[in-house]
Amino acid sequence: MGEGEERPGLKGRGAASRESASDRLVREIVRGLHEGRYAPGQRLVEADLVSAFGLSRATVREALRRLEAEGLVEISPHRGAQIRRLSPREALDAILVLRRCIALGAKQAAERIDRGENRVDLRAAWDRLAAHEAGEDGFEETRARNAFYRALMTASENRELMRIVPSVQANLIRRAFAIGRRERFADYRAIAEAALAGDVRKAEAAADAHLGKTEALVRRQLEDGES
Amino acid sequence: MGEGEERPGLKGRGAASRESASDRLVREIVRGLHEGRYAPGQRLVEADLVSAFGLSRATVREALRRLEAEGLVEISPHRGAQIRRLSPREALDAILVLRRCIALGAKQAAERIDRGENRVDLRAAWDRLAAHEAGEDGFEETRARNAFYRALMTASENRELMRIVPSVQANLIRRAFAIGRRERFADYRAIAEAALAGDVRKAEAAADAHLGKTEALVRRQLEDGES
DNA sequence: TCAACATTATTGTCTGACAATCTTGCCTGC
DNA sequence: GCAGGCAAGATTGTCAGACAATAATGTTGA
Repeated sequence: MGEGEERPGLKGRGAASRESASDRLVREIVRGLHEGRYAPGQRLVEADLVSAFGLSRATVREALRRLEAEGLVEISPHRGAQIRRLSPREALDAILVLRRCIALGAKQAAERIDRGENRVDLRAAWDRLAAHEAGEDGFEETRARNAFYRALMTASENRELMRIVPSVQANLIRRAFAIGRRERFADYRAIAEAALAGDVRKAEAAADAHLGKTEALVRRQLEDGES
Repeated sequence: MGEGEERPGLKGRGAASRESASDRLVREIVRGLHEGRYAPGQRLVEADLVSAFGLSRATVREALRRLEAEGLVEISPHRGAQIRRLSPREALDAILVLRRCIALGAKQAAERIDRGENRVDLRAAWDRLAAHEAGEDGFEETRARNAFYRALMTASENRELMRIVPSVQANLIRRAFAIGRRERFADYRAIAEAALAGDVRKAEAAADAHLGKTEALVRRQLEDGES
């Protein structure tokens, strides 16, 4: 546990108490997805996970249910869990949803940027993402991007968005729908700066425009694939 | 489906043959929410549910996790589950999300109305809802309305929407944000007919307009409540 | 070849248990 | 009387092992 020590006493914010076992398993599988250790369609047999992670079946089942709730795996009765596979069309559908949700989130984030730690946290997430502009494509950039969006949704203080956006995003793991690097980062910057400046209209427009580009890209890929 | 004898069922609820025990519990609690048997903030203690429903703790825990995934209850570590309470502002946030998602869903439903059973199913759901136009407000109308929206999302064939919309809607159970009955049903009819006619633009606009009215209503309530 | 049957793999659920953690009320010392 | 702290109780997190129910697979016979 390299993390901070527990401070006994101070009540109120229990803060980051220790991670539960099922949390750990969820995190581990998500990480495995990022790193390509699990392929779409692959079955996740409870007994295997039990022996692989040294947990009880109850814990494993709970983790699987949570992964299902996040949309990462599908569970069918008596047939178990498998990594969800997204058809190109489903990916497009997910992006259509994301586009609207993130635009709304950017708008609300701009409205509420002055509350609490929103500005600080969003700026930190943006800085971390910006650090990847010079780097190369990769999981790390994807993670930083997802974290940036998550910070944006957190700043929106809209709990439904906080719940939904990550779960829709999660499905797009391992799918690279990237427009050009330069354009991409210009878009992120536009979103971040508009939100940080509290410019409601511009934040919403920037987010919508960026996801719109991605949507168009995926749509083209889809048409190419079908012809 | 020669479902001859029911095994010694407890409540003998003519439950669907393929329903798992945790499904039943989830359904039962959702029903309880509809009927006001559970109040927001109320704690759901595992042991109580175990004895009340005659299920094992494992099953109860699974049901609770699923209710959490649907956003109906909140679970905090070592403190258990409680019925989620929505502040007026959270309700508004939920409606903002719903507005965009349902508008998108209506649009896609219109696009894909000719596929499979979409038209038949949507029409059936609309007919059931329309039957409540003459009746009185109540749980049944709410259920029919939710079912109508669900059918709309199903017709959109956008799996993300199918996942998301019901879970956002679910939170608004027991909150009545109804515009006038006549206007309301006129809106539903406009959405249904546009979607059934495959009029993409009109379907999206009708859904957006309807939720826009609800949004305005809730916004007014919110401002009144705060002043 | 194909359909009916037997076998196996896996999940759904139950029982019982114990440790970890939160909550509550009591006690102490000031 | 009251803040702080300790002890008891309540509740959840996790484990182990078991069995029934169902889906997947393999086998046999017409």
